[in-house]
Amino acid sequence: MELNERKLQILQAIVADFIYSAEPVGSRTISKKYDMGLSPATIRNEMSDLEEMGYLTHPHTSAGRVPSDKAYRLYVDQLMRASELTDERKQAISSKLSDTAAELDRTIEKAASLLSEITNLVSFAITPSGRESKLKYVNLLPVDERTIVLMIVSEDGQISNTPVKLSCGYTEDNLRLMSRVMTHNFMGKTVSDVLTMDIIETIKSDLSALDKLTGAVVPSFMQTLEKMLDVDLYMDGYTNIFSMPEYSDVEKARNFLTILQQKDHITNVLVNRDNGLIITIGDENSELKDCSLITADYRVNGRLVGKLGVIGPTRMRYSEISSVIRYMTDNISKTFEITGDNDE
Amino acid sequence: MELNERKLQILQAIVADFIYSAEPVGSRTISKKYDMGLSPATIRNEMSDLEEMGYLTHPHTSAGRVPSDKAYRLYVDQLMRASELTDERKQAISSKLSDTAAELDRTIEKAASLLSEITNLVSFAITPSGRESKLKYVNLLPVDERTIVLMIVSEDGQISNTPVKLSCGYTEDNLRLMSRVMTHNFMGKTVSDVLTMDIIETIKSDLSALDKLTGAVVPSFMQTLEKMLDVDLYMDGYTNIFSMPEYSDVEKARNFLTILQQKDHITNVLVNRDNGLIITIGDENSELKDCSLITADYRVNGRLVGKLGVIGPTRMRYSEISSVIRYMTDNISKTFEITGDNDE
DNA sequence: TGTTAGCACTCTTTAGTTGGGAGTGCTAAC
DNA sequence: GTTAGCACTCCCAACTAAAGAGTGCTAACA
Repeated sequence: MELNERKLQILQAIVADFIYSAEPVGSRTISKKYDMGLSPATIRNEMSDLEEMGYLTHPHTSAGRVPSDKAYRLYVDQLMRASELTDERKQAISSKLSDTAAELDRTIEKAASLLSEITNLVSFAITPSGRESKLKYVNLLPVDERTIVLMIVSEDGQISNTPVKLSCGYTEDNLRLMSRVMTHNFMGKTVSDVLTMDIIETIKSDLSALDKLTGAVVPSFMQTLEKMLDVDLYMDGYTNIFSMPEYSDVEKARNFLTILQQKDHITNVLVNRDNGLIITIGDENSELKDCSLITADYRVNGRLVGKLGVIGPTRMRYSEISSVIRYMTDNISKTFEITGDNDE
Repeated sequence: MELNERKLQILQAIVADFIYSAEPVGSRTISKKYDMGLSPATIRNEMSDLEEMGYLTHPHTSAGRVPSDKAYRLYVDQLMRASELTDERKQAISSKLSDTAAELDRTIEKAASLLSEITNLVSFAITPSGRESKLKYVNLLPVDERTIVLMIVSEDGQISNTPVKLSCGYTEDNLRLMSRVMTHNFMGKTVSDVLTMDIIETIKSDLSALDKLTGAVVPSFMQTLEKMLDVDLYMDGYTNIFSMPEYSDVEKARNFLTILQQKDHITNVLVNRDNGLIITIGDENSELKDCSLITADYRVNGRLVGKLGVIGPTRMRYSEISSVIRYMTDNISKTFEITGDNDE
């Protein structure tokens, strides 16, 4: 059977109506609301065809039609019109996101919060992983008799600091020497590369005199690098699910929230997701089969990539929400654009 | 009317039964389950008295009795027996909380998670505020041409670092001078004291040559100090509310979760709460009138105080939960006891 | 041949009804 | 002071009935 123009029109109308109303759509509704000069009976025939083709389903005999995942996919790929944000909305987003220009974490947290507020869905965002950051230098600094600070600076401008408790004393000369040796050995390498090296072996010959110091510093060094690999997850808008008819059943709400609580899982899903504006619908998600996800990536320092997105029932305002997310990630990327004074 | 021994016994039985069953308790139930040699009719008379005295209420004529806030207060203060943790439980708690000995944040997060798992309630924890920490010294460190790091070390061992982007250049001598001046002026003062000072005025005369650098560093200095005042809030076990009959109604669940989402509010409540093991019941909470809170404080470095606790319906297992919380906070305090090498 | 009106049929939803059960409060007897 | 007995209240779950929405099919129409 062929998916002709008229079928497409009807399908579009059904999807649009269902996204809006969350109620199964009947033939009469389409005939009246979307003036295409066809009687309910004709539309019924077409609907029957569309159902046979897998685009619609039927909760029960005498209910209207509901779009399938396949229909949403078609809708997203071909039927929906890109939605343009109003100027007020753009302004509101820009002003909120550039408020705290300096701090990435705060900005991302705010972006997630704003996104859930605008979309009435559950939003989330992850910060970039430092996996591909190249080390610029390592510095050890004295704090007090038994404490030093390990500072790692990467080429893309990330600075990370860790206090290290020592069981032995040290001299400032020792620290300087060790800083130089570590910088020399690891400069220009990525965090994940360094972590796969045998760090102690690498610097041992240069630091044979400083066994104890090395023993204390290297574990902290590795821990700090590992932390640089981590991404932070922010989520917001949990309670929005209570306004969605899909989750009016307590059991369903519970299940959904239980999944969202598994932060490691969610983080994983996001990290492994492609870059760009990605929409996955229902079954296309390995888990979360009743949900759709829309995500987009943002860039920091020209390269490090984090993600921002929403999760909700397959019935969501794909067009509008995509626009909002894209606008927000563009905004963030611009805010954290490389500031020009960085060499490499 | 007098609250004699028998009335107390009956009240205790009712509270205990209701905490367990969440169903209004009838006279027959008490008479049968709690063998005190009294007929249902007698118990009914006593119940009627207890209701008159404000310890019980009646959802409707032909339902059993439900304890009032006043009854819970009496129960907590006089009637409940301290509950002793089993050795396995103690062991489980100890091992989980000392796993990550070094990192306070991680430990607190884990404590919150464990607490909600054990109690089946919503748990929360806050990290200590640095409000009363005394500054030990301030250090400015070079990173690259336009970036330095501001390091603040406090007497109780907190180290905080902030990168500062400069619009002007600097020399290492400048940094050293400024570090010395700031250390000299602020050493021994608490974070909140320093924040009330006119910082620029204080150091101006000593640094008249370094106007530009001062202008860049001082705002960061203040921001960092302000961040040291902040406390982090961890919450866990949201989804537990779905197993509580009190929140089987979606609307109630939504309200509760909405309140819990207001992290600033919750943080405030916790910060302003007395130290020690504190139980507040229903109306005793300014907001959250249908809930009870149990919290206890833990100590870090002998002084800095954070809090750990649960929130749930007034019907909760006060005795057992108090014991768990107390055991956990004791454990944390012990883990983060001052390690001895700290002078002051 | 595509479109449409008509109609029987299905299924859900809501309101109304009913009977049983749990528990109280009162009275009167022990 | 305690208790048995009993009428009464109120909730709750199950059932019933009616209304409404929507389909699928048939037959007629352009």
